[in-house]
Amino acid sequence: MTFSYEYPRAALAVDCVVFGLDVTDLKVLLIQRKLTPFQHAWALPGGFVHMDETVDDAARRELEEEAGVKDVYLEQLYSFGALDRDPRERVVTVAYFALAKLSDHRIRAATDAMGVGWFALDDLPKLAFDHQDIVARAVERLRGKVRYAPVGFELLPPRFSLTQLQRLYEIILGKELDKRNFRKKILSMDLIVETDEVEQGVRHRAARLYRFDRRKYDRLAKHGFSFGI
Amino acid sequence: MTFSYEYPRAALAVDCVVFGLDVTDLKVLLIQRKLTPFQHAWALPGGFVHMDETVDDAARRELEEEAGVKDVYLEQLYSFGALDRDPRERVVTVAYFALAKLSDHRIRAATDAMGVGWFALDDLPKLAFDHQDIVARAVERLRGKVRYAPVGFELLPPRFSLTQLQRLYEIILGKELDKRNFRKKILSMDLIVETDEVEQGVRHRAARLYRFDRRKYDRLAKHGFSFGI
DNA sequence: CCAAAAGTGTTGCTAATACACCCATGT
DNA sequence: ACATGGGTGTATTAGCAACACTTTTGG
Repeated sequence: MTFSYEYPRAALAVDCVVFGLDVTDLKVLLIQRKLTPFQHAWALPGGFVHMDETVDDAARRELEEEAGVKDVYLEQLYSFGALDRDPRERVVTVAYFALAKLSDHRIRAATDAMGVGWFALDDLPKLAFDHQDIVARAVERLRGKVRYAPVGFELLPPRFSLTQLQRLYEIILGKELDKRNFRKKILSMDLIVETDEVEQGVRHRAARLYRFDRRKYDRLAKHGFSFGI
Repeated sequence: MTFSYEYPRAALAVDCVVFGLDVTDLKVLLIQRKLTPFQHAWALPGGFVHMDETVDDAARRELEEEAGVKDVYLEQLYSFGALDRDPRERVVTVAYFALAKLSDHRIRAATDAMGVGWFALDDLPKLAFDHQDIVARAVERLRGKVRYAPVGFELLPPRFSLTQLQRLYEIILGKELDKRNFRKKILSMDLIVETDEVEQGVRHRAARLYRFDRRKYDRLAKHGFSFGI
């Protein structure tokens, strides 16, 4: 390993794929670019990493600055280092993967701002740079991850019905699940607990609401328990 | 996203965690540093990314230059972007994860070179930088990955006995497996095929050798087959 | 003939699947 | 009373785990 002060350096950026769950769709948060290149094109929220912040911090900062998104589940996804991914010059980006509760008013507010929007996965506009590839990889990761880690709850409000939870899995996995089997399995894991609340404002029997119990999960995870849908 | 020619930039590096399977141990390839910082300390093979190569290419190049390792299974692992991971200045590294066949003479040759060596995972020396963390994450990934993807074969010679394969899983997963159940399961996947060769030079009944059939795997993988140990 | 590892089936249990009806609520 | 989704149990099947002895080979 040689030291390299004197060599030209690639710029380092972060980009975030934020997923949100609408009633019937999985959506991605995009921003509209003001500047060239790809002026006016839709793109992932992101930007350059500063020298005085970690890469993780840069992702969190950009998410808040550009999209008003805060306090979401965030994990590193993959780094993209092709030569020509930015037409200006060499930019390597560390992509992140985030799960947001659309019910969160802070995020709702941000979506009202011009140049920010939620797009259904199967109805994305053309994206700037290689952001299409980044989204594709994020979707892959999400689909894989929900099967063995309890991250789905990050997309739901704190209190949710079993039907909502089931629909979440159906949307992400892209296939229907059996209601009775789903409930049996989910409840047998002993990770979500009944609350004394029910759905409001529906014109049919109101569903009981549940919440995810992270403590129980952490306890089980320590003993080698594995979550699986 | 703002453009940033004028700002100072972090240096961008790659580091590789190369795993190899000894008879009884999972080993990691390390090199001994010639230069400060961490002079003479053991470290992962790696180095700075050049402007005219992709990050993936940089990993491959460093692996060959520093350790003589070529034609191995290589995938991106994770990027490490803490502020002080390099005492000289800001360096962000993209870590890679590689699986090598120790039976490969090209790699054996490299291990003879001074300053390069294979170390058992539970007997690693103190490592330079945050390389300890990188190795830890690579081990985690390996343990996860062998369970659902047929990457274990990358650690074995092209022809191997079922006992070798079983031992591989036992070593990586850190637990004993039942011989009959293991063989039943592995064979029922129809991914490895019998050859007409047997083990040589053992002083007991010689085991039949098998080989992994990548074609069969690719065909099955397309139809949503999932490998699972 | 002995030591060492190769090779081979069955059984019980647990988990996954498939499947259909009654219930509670709001309009 | 009707429309809408909420909520519940059972039977079948498939996969996983536990378990011990015989065979082959070299020394």
